[in-house]
Amino acid sequence: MIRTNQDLLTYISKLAQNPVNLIGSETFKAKQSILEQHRRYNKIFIIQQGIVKCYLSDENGKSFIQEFLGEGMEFGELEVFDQKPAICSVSAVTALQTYTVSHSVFENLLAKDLKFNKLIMSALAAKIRYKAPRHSYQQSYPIEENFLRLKQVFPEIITVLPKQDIANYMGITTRSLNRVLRQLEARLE
Amino acid sequence: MIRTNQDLLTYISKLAQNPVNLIGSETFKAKQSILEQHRRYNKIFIIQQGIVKCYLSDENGKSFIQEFLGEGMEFGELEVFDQKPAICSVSAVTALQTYTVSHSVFENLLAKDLKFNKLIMSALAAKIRYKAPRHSYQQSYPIEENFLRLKQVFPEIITVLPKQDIANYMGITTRSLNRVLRQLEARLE
DNA sequence: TCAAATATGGGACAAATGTCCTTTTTTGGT
DNA sequence: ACCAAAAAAGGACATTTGTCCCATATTTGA
Repeated sequence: MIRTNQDLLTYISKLAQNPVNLIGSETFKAKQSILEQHRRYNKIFIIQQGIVKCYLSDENGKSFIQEFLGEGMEFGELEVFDQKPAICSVSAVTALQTYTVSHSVFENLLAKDLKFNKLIMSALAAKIRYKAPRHSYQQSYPIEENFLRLKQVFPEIITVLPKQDIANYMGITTRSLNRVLRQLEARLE
Repeated sequence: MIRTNQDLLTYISKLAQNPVNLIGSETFKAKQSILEQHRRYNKIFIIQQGIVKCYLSDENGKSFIQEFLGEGMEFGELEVFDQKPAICSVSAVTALQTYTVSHSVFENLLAKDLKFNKLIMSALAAKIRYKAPRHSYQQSYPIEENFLRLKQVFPEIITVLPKQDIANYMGITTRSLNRVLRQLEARLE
């Protein structure tokens, strides 16, 4: 559930060691906002350490968490390929350290560095691959099953993430989440 | 809702004219199955004409349509980047004509042809960009609103697609879809 | 350190959606 | 043209999930 990409992290770390490559870095505190939906930015981020959440909000204030990203995951990259504004807001869940790459440097790397190109291509493919079954499951199964599946891949989820985030990730209300948690507990007695 | 990619279509058509590029082509009848979930394939497809649906099925026979692809859209490409089997089944909705590119030729093009590389990269980015708000909306709004939104971008939907497909795309049952259609009609009198 | 803001927990009820079925209509193949 | 098979329509009921509250913890910042 919290996704990582060790290959990309290793590679970008190596690149960053050589100042000629113009790889920057930034840090953020927990809860700090990094990207806002509908705004334009001119750099992409690759997570060195920490976790962010990517989410969409609508006019009514509802928000839906797309994914949680961990080490080696990149964000802000979609905006390089089409000239459109950001689709997601991104904010730090924990304290965060990132590499940053300006759009122009990023494009240059894609064109000149075939290994880097492949890593990014694979990263995009992995994002697509990941989203497909997730949303499909979530609509097809009851909340309880979805929660159990989640807990299986991420057992500490309840202690690490606020209920509101879990609910937004699952596309439900906190009320419904609580109800299910309660039922599960009751059944264990 | 039925997505297209004119730039990619134009470019692949040009490449296909030169036999040296080893671009193949295949045709399928309506309803014919093209890819099956969990199987491995060694070529990718780019739609020349027609429409396909990409869908996931689960053990219980439920299926969830990810997207409908039209002219210029590619499928089967994810499997090139990670060595995994297909995530989606794909079948023809209408009569279909496609270009086909073997994995090895595809990889070679990506490495040697920067323009092609960019087109594919953008196509992947567009797939991600598209999926994000779709699933978010679908979980956050009532069926009626979702259906109206759908009809707005694709007015002929009811006449072109079977109800079952529409329902699978929306992640609901046909019963629920019918109910909503009925209510909408009633309100128009 | 204390007040204000934020997160959690849950009752009561309403609304949306699914399940199970049966009937009718449409479609495609011989 | 006819029949079997598939698709569409919808009744009756059950279940799930949301909405609206309010009460109680917990965290956080001046």
